[in-house]
Order: sequence, then C-alpha cells, then structure tokens
Amino acid sequence: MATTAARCNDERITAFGMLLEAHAAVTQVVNRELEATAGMPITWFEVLLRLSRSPGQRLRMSDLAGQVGLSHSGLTRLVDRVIDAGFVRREACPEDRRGAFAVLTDAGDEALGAALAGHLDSIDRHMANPLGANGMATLTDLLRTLRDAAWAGTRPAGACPT
Amino acid sequence: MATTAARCNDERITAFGMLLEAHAAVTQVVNRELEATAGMPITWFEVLLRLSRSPGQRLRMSDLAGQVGLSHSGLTRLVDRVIDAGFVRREACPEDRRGAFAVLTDAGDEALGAALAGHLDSIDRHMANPLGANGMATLTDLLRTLRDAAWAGTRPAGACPT
DNA sequence: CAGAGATACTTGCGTTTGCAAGGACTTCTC
DNA sequence: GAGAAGTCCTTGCAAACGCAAGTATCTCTG
Repeated sequence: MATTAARCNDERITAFGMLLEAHAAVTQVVNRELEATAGMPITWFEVLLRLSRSPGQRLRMSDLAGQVGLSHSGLTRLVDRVIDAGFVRREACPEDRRGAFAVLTDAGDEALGAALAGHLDSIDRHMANPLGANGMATLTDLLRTLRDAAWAGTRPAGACPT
Repeated sequence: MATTAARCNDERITAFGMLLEAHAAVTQVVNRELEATAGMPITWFEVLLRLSRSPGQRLRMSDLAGQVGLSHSGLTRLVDRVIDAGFVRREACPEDRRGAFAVLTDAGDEALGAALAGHLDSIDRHMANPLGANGMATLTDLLRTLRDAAWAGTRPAGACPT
C-alpha cells in the first residue's frame, strides 16, 4: 500500500486546497485595501451591499445572515457594530413581531457609494486582470454551481438568488 | 448619476461575492463532515497534509504558516493544539537556532491516513460531482492563477509550489 | 381558545485568530 | 569582533465568530 503522502497527491485535494488558498489570498489582499481606502472591513461592506440591493433597502436578520454566510448570532453582533457606526438601523417587523429588519441608513448608502470605486478597483487588479474577461465569467459560473450544490441540502430553498 | 444600488449590480462584485459564498458554503459542509468522520477540524487536516508531503515530514513554522494561510501567531497556537493531540512534535533547527520545525508523528500520519478517504469522498460529493472533471480542472487552474496573482506582491517568492 | 411546538432573534461562553510587542538568535557593517 | 539591524518564533491582548440556551412571538391542533 502507498504511503500516506503519496495518497495525498490527488487532484481533488489540490482542487480543494486551491479553493482555500485562493480565497485566503484574495480576501486578505482585498480586505486590506478596503480597510485602507474605506476604513471598513469586508464584512461591513457585504452587509451594506446586500441591503442596498434589497427592496426598501432592508432585509430580515435571518435573510441577511443567509446572504453573508454567518450564523444568526454572528450576524446579530455584526449588525450591532454596523449600527454603532450609523450605517444601519434596526426596525421592527409589523407583520411578525418576533422579527427585525436591518435597514440601510443614508449614511450607510453614502459609505457604500464611497467604498465602491476602490473596491471595484481592487477586484480589477486582483481578479479581473489576472483572469481576463472569459476567466472571470467562467470562474463565476463554476463557483455558483459549487455554492448551489453545497447549499442544496442545508439551506432554506431561496436564500440568496444572486 | 445612478443609485448606489444600481452601481452595485456589477459582474465584478458578483464574481467576488461568489468567491466568498462558494468558499463559505463548501468549507462549512466539508469541515462539518471531516469533523464528524475524523474528529478533526479542517485546519488540523491541512497541517498534517502539508507536513506529510514535505521532505522529512517536517516544515519550518514560517513555511507552514505560509502554506496554510495563517499568521505566525495563529500558526504557533494551531500547532500547539495539534501537538497536544499527539499528531505533531516540535523540533529544534540545528542550522538556525531561532527556528523550529513542526514534524509529523506516527500518530499524525495515521490520523491523516484515516481521515483521507472520508475527506476525498466529501470533495467528490461537494465539488467533483457538481462540476465534472473538466470543471474541476478549469476551476483549479483559475484559482491557482488567482492565488499566485494575489501573492505576487506580498509573499516571499516560493512559499507554496503546490 | 388553550396548550404544544415551531420560529426569530439575542445573549453567555468558549474557541480561534490577528496585531503588536517581546525574546532569542543571526547577519551585516564598520 | 562589537554593535546595529533583521529574522524566527512566541505571548498579551482584543476582535470576531459559532454553539447552545434563553426570550418573545407565532402557528397548529384539538
């Protein structure tokens, strides 16, 4: 029987490893740049982005948690921090008094707008340029397939239709 | 001028978002399965894997940190935990007495071997099957390009030649 | 309509991580 | 070869997250 090391030289292991490494490398660089240019971590940006694209600039806490890929408790505290910064406010849900909306504030919309150009530039330099237009499109499709397959079992049907 | 929301509907934003979402979705599922079948978090597995593939089943702490994408302090403590489990041992570096090696133990090699089959099965079900053989190969190439580009500025040349 | 069970969100607690600082050693410069 | 500067690793501290439990509210069943 082969050594453990030999059995580890498997293209599947490599593929999975690349997912980890590419994600770590890209998010680290992009996050650093966003923090430098907009004074905002990538998690905050994601929250503002999702709210901005949602009708009424608002989202139920659970839906937002699904979209940013955080646990409910993690999201509660992330939103707390963004609220402290004045970019989001909490609003009660009239139809279901258990529920709460996270709503984008004007300041939040403005902060998102201000961060956007720099973030797009980051993505250009670290993703679009190295990959080219075709590469970007192909990668997006493959990753979407991956995400949908991984969510298939666990997620509540239509969590994020992006 | 367009609304902020409209400016956010950009394929580059989508591509970056997919990287975040696919990574979060896949690693969450795979990590859960690895924890269930091998009683080991993915970070431990990565440490054992890198050591296993390295000459002498050993790696300098800095190199290992680079390969698993952790800060030096993060790696120091991760290795501490894996050492407590008996899968790795620390060894002094004769040529440079500042340095330290992390060395795979027999128990570590065995644990890696035991975890491997289940992990490969996970990757099959959550990556290879949804994407197909061509998709896997294409994805690996694109991600490698991405990683190399992101590291180009920051990393010490030949950190991880995978 | 009363009670059981499900759902939406928050809070307590422990784990993991990064940044900044520190200690030990090496290498470079004069 | 002595001191300055750099490198390798570890430790103090605080931020961010997940799990499990708690509270409030809704919904289903009889």
